[in-house]
Amino acid sequence: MKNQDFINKLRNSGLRPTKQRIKICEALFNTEKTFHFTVNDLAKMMQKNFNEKISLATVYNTLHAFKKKGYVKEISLGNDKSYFDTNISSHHHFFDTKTNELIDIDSSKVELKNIPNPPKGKSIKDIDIVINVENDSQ
Amino acid sequence: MKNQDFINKLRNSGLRPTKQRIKICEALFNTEKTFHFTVNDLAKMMQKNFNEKISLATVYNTLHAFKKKGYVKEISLGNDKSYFDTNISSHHHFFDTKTNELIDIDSSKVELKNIPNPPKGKSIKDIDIVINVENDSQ
DNA sequence: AATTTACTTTATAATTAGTCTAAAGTAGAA
DNA sequence: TTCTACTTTAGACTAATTATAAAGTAAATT
Repeated sequence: MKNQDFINKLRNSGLRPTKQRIKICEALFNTEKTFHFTVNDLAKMMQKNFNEKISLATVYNTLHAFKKKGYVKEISLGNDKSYFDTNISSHHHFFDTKTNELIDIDSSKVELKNIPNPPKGKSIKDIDIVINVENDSQ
Repeated sequence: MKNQDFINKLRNSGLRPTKQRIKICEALFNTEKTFHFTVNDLAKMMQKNFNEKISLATVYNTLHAFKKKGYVKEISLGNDKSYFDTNISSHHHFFDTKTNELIDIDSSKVELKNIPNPPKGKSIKDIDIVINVENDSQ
């Protein structure tokens, strides 16, 4: 993907293509595989791999904007910090509660048997399944 | 349940029955229905309904101790604060992302079709299913 | 092209959940 | 009763995140 593609992508969804947003797009979407990261991970990555010092507040802003536009997903864990995922397809996660490692579960590998009716007046937005794992104590 | 029962319960699981712990037991387990709460909720509740000013640190300590003993469950949400649940049976939750309201799902109402094998060397501790809901926009 | 406007970024301050600490208190054993 | 280990406490501290207000910039307007 070229820069111009990211510029179009941003513009098409109503986000101004600023230098920072384009760079973050590169970092997130010019990759072979999807990946998980925290806000801090991304801020550091921008500095190290992209020589781009972006204010933390901007990284938060951008990620929340990208999340709203569906470019990334936020992952719900019982953790103090929040994780983002560039894999936006419907899928769930293993979470290693000791190492804080997140691992994708292929969506075909897990499915709900019967989805209960939501409380009256409410409708389902999405479903998060987290399978907490731990290293076998040998 | 009488105070003495809580004292026994605590002692049996190796926790000293201190005044604070007994009071918290009363607040959590002398209820008709199970319920969800945050650490802050509980601290305020102790003060208001039980006239018992308990240091926040103690509330944290106590809840973590109770969690380790299986008296309460901690619920993983994509939220910044953590929720506890006096319903310790295996069950999952609706979560209203707008109001932060948590609603139990009867465990019989939802089930995984096939649980994927955990990554090599790891084993499953538990599974959290959160169904995010929102009020219908009418 | 210059001007204007609204949206963005930035550094920093503020907020918030949660943990740590060290001193004072207390349950239970001796 | 005394001692010891476990608890509680207030308050300092940490880390994640949000708010703020000024400076910068994209894009619309002239």
